[in-house]
Amino acid sequence: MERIKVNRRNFDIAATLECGQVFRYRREGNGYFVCSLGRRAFLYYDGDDVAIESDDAEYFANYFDLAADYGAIEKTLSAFPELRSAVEYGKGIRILRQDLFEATMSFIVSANNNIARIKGIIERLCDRYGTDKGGYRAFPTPTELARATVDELKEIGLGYRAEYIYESCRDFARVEEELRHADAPRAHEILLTMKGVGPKVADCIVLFGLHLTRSYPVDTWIFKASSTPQLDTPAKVRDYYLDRYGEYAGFAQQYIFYEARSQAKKRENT
DNA sequence: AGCCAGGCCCATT
DNA sequence: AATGGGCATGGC
Repeated sequence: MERIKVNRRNFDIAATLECGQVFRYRREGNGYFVCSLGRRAFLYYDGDDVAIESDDAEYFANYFDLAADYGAIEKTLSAFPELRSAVEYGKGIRILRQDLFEATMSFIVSANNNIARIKGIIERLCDRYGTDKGGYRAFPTPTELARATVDELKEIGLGYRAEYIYESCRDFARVEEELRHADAPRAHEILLTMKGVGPKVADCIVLFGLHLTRSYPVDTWIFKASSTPQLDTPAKVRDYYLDRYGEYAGFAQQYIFYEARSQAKKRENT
């Protein structure tokens, strides 16, 4: 077992994991378990630090984007008046460097779906098709997932997305290599050729699976938070903010999403 | 009970 | 290129 420690100043564990970018995490005891591909880490606060325990410290140092200076990113974003409150609210969020295949499948599942249910579906995908790592299961590889029939996928709860997963899983090899060398606009364009991937899901895959931050996923929350009489379609919101935030767009979007969704949940509980 | 969820597909225009 | 209806499932 290896342990990394980083100062907690720029790493809020709960915000990072619960901001909707990732689905394979579970709160337990004084921390969180996180799975990525076939690896698992346990995160908790230890004094002024975040401790990350795993059997592959190097992998998770990259996964949690520890080389990046999120203090500087937040400072840059805070120069935009409309972002100040969201950045303050979501301070310590980090954009994870997730696996491309896992992110692709996960965000196809996410379309017109809610996070609680997405988590359950992905967990069942892993339980059923991923290899046993002793105590947890890896996210299935494309080959493993290709063993699933459409009917089995429906049993897991995928509904009409079962066909999308079935096809895109088989289609992944066609696009993988080019995706890994593409810039954000090109990657977005390639992803749109996959079944079940539209503009929003493509942006999520670009951002979370390729870590290309010139990306601006517009879902219902973002649209509700930022549509105006001028910006009256998701495409217009996307274009406007991609231009405005440039390579910081993906970060900006994540803070806005987290704040908008958290506030809505809070209102429900009162 | 009914609305909604990190939207997309496809037919129509 | 743009628009709109239809859509499995289950959380809340």
